[in-house]
Amino acid sequence: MPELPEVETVRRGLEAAVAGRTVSGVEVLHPRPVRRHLAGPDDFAAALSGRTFAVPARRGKYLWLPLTDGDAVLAHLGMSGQFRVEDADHPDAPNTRVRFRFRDGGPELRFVDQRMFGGLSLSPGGAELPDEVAHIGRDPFDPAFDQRAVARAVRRRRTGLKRALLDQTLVSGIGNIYADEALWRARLHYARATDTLPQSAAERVLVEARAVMADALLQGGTSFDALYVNVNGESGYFDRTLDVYGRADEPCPRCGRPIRREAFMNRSSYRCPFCQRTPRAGHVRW
DNA sequence: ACCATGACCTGCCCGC
DNA sequence: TGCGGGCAGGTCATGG
Repeated sequence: MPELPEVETVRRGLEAAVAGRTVSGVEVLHPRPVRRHLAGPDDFAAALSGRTFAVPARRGKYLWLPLTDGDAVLAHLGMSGQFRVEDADHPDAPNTRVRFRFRDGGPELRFVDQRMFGGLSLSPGGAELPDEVAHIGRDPFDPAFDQRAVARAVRRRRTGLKRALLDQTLVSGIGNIYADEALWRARLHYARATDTLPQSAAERVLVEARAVMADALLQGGTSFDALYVNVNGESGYFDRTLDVYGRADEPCPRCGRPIRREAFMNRSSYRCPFCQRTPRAGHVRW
């Protein structure tokens, strides 16, 4: 379950379920999710036996399970990845790809992924911050997140505002849903040119992105269906609280005019045509 | 260097 | 009922 609040919900579930537990065996049921482990599925499985998980960590949408010896299992959920914690006699969910068993004989950890854009790999020395994560920016929940500096970096770009919000190297954790929600809260159009955007507006949309993701986290994240669930298989409830995403033709909660769905960047964008008017020429970048 | 686009996958839903 | 197209919240490699 893709964006920051959903990934953080999973991280918390993993903290409760696997921290301090020692792996007894790993079973790779489909090679694709471990494709980034270049030594191959068998090596991945063998390398993890006997190792102990520490407290799971996250930056943006990347998640990693540090091992007590300083390495880490890096995970990305992609579009449809899930972690599930289930007793061994509990049947596998469809699309179960990797299974971790533990020495204590307690519940298994299963990686489930329908579309397999996500994956797992072993990151040597990655307990603190895996190399594979170093290229992305800090997310808005990071204590070292520098809102003013990120806003300046956004304004140095020559692109549309939503493209910048989705660029994980500038600020991580924001995806299609929360970008639209943040833009609506900040009353900005997705194609607003970043290079003519005032600093105050750039900071405002970052503040709103953080705020909407914090609200979502309180409700266990957003999910529209069974594809996005926490480690117990339960869905979050934030979809009921979304203001614009997925609400084409419904009234804007602020002004009552119908929300519009538009294609942008080969995906859907939702906006209020009144609260988030198309910028005048010279202030738009499609 | 930046920026935009397509590729990578499976499965569901809709209209014909 | 069956089939094709469109759609889905992710990133990454590759062009310009």
